[in-house]
Order: sequence, then structure tokens, then C-alpha cells
Amino acid sequence: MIALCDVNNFYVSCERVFNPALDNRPVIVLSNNDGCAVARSNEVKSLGIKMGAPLHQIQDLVEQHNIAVFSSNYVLYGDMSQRVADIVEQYSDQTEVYSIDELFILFQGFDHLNLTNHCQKMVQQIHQWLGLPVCVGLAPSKTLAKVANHYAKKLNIDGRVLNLSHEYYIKQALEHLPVNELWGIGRRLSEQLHQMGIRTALELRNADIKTMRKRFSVVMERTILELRGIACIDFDADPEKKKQLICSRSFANKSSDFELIKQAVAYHVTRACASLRQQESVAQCLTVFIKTNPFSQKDPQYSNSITIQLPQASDFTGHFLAAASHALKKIYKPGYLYKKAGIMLTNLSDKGTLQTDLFSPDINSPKNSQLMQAMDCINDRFGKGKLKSAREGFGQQWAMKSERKSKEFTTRWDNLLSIR
DNA sequence: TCTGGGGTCCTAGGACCC
DNA sequence: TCTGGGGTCCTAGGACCC
Repeated sequence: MIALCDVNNFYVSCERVFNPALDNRPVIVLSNNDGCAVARSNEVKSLGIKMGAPLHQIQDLVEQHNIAVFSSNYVLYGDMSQRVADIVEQYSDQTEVYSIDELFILFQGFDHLNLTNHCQKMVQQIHQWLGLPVCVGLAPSKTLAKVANHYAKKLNIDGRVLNLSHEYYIKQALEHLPVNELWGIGRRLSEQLHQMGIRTALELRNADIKTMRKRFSVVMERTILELRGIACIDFDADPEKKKQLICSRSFANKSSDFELIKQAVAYHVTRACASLRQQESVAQCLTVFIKTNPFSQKDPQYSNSITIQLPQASDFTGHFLAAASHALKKIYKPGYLYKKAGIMLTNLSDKGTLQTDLFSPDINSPKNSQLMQAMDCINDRFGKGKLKSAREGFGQQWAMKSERKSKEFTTRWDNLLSIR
């Protein structure tokens, strides 16, 4: 059996843990740059505010219903997420962190246990230790576990665990589930399924598998098999290293200032290279991209990207900074108001198996390596960005808006909550 | 005026090989 | 008019996820 453990309205729930006045009050957490609503409390959902709604479009509702609005606080959410995972690991040694608020749990050799009870205990412990509400769906496949989790939340199941292992209940659940709510069936696919007359998850499960494979792809075939209780999406306890790393941010305000964009790009390169070293990879390709605000009706639009290949894969920030600065000069056009810049590292490989070139000098000197190590060490100990490249500048004039962020309650001594 | 930031997997088609 | 039968690798684009 596979369980999906998912924290309800995760970001909102994290805010509520440290601010009980938010209980029973509508709460929203915004995306980066205070742009869109990316987490909503149940009260907000029932007001009809959609996932991803831009804040400026729902401003009236916010005032009307006295909705509490927060900037996203990833340090807090990341730490809380880790704490959830730590607890879950006590209940099975096979867990797969699927996202910041979800884990799959594999229960193998647990036949002696009543899994529903086992998971209920886990839910209780998470609630007691962290104050976070989680729901668990149990089923023979990941896709069905997702379905079970969906109903555990929706039906407000006692004990917050729904076990979907009996054929009768599986059918019941799928019969009432619109096909577009399935994991792996997005907007495009459900449109096409609708055209074929397939509207519920049960109808999809009963569809002819060969026809569906032909018409769609192996992905669709797997979804159907999973709905039939045949697990075919791998359980991946320790995910491979990232195959690409992207770092980008929108600017607080649009700008055509080359120097400002250059500093933002340097900042992104620095962050990406630190992640690269952390997972002990090297990258050979660097992509730099910039774009104007696509939502603007009146500003002339421009976006471009360029990919540069290093002579050798590397993890030395300096090489990527130099390449990025070169790349940016090529794509930057004056006169446009830019809103976003970012970089991407691709063609990643293991640092241990790094191939050097027989005919050109090695660009990865031990000196560079030591320098990066020292830098990472200092930044780990004294905080991200304590030591940085001069190219990043000091002002960070482009820095995103984050005007309503709560404190780092769990990771900074001086942000510790005091109780009177 | 204001609209996020990450990721993954699969397929078709082109270029190439013998 | 007739023009084989296998392969591999790479990339762009499309779909999905949170």
C-alpha cells in the first residue's frame, strides 16, 4: 500500500501555527513579488478566489472580507516541511518527498498492522508536535492514493485518513470524480477526454487501454493502470540529483537599466552554482534569459535567451559569472522595460566523473575549488549572501516585493515567539 | 499600476550511422 | 516506374506537477 500525506493549505497552515488569531479567519499567502494567491484557507476558497488569482484583481474581496494576506516565507515553510518529513519517517522507512507539502509513503511488510490506525497516529502526532493539519490517502497505487487523499480532505473524514483498498469503494470514489481532478490529467488532456465522452475517473479507468495508448501516450496508459490498482509509477525513495537548475526572479519594478539587470543575473548565477555544488554536480551549459512584462498592454514586448557552452563542465561560480555577463550583453536591447531575468544550468553531470579535455587546459583548478568551498562554508555558517561576488552589487534594487512576510519563527533565535 | 518560480517526462522529427 | 532495413542521438515542444 502507498499513502499520500499532504498538509492542508500548507502555507496558510504554517502561518496559523504561529498566529492563532488567524484561525477561522480567511487567509491568503502570496507568490513571490507579492503577485498571486498561491495558498488559500478554506474560508478564502469558499469565497470563490481561485488558485493563482492576482492580488490586484481580488483587492476588493480582501478588504470586504478582512482577509489576512502574507508574503511567502519559504524559510519557514521549508523548515516546517522538513519537520513533517522527520515525523513521517518514524512510521515507515520508505518515504518519498514529492513536494514541499506532500510525501508518498510505501508500506511494505506492514501486513500485521492496521494501516488506517497506523496513519491516524501519524496524523495525530504531526498535529500535536507541529500544529499542522494533514490528511492521508491510502491505496494500492500513487494515483489512487492521490484520489483517496482528495476525498479524505473533501469529506472531512474522521481521523483524516481514507483507506481506498477495496474494489467497491475505489469504484465509488472514481465514479464521482471528474476526470480533470486526476493526478496527471491536466487541462489539455481533459479537454480531449471530454471530446471522447470520458468525463469521470471511472470512465477513464474502463476505457480500452490499447486505444488510449495509441491516441495519447504511455503516460495515459500508466494512469489507467494505476486507476485499476496496478502500481506503475515508481516509488522513488531517494530522488536523483536535479537535471537542471533554474534561478529567476521578477523585479519589484520594471527597469531598462543594464547595470541593474546584470546584478540580478549575477545573483542568480551565484545561487544556482551554490545549489550545483551542494548536489555535487558540474554544469556545462548556462542559459541567460530576460523579458519584459507580458501582461503590459502598452509597453513594447521583448524577450530573449541565449545558451553558452563552457569548454568544460564546472562548478566554479567565476566561470559562469563571466559567461553570463558575456551572454547578457548579447541579448540586452536598450529601450525596453524589463520585468524579469533568470538563468538556467543544464547538461549537468556528476562532479566525480568529470571529463577533462586532453587538448585544452583544465579550467577547474584546485585553487578555484578551495575558494568555492571556503565561500560556501562561510555562507552556511553566517547566512546566505554574507560573502558574495562584487558583480552582484550591493543595492539589490531589483529585489522582489515582500511586504507582508511573517517572521522566521523556527530558524532564528531573535524571531522566537515570546509568550506572555 | 499591480500578474511566481521552480521542476519532470515523453514524443516526433531530423540528422546521422552501417 | 522502380529506390531497404535497421539503428542511435539530439532537440524542440508539449504535456504535466507543486
